[in-house]
Amino acid sequence: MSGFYERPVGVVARELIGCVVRCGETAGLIVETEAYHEIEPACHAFVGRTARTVTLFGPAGRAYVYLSYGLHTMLNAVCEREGVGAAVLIRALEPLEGIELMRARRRRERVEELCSGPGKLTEALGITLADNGADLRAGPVTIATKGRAALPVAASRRIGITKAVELEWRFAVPGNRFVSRAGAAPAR
DNA sequence: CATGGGATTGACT
DNA sequence: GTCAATCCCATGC
Repeated sequence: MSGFYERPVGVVARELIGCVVRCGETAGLIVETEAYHEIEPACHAFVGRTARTVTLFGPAGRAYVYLSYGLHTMLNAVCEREGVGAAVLIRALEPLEGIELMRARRRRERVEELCSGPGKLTEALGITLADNGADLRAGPVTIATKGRAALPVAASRRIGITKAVELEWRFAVPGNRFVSRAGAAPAR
């Protein structure tokens, strides 16, 4: 069998919707993802293999974790065959377990504010740069890819990037209140 | 070695 | 709506 993550990154991004991310006592259901691939300039791997991107070119099923804006940690799942730089960014979760711990880490009470963004969910789950390169089937951060929830999925443009903005490589559950920027006007 | 730009968030006008 | 925080790392001199 070919691994779940060794398939085209867009397929994996769509199928990760409804899977459960777990880290320690905290867990959440994936409701929003984005796909990135070395062939397009929004992807960190576009520049080739560097100190930062070695994980992206490594074996599928690993976590690619990096720091954004010097503040926020981003969780990605490395995809496609080894040597191809591609990954799925996990952008939002519906909190399932460890919600009080998430509240303490996030210093927020409303459950909609715990994991409704890529930087928020890593803080809520306690994911750090030390998790970069870890195997997502072994932990400490894991993603359960079997028995995922069957949820509706809509594709749209990726958020917060300045290159390759026309690609509709963002996948989200329509109308879900835990999706990032859920309060903002829908894209048109 | 110095510089500048982010796959964001939260606070503020 | 605007904007600062904050730091890794890619790039260029």
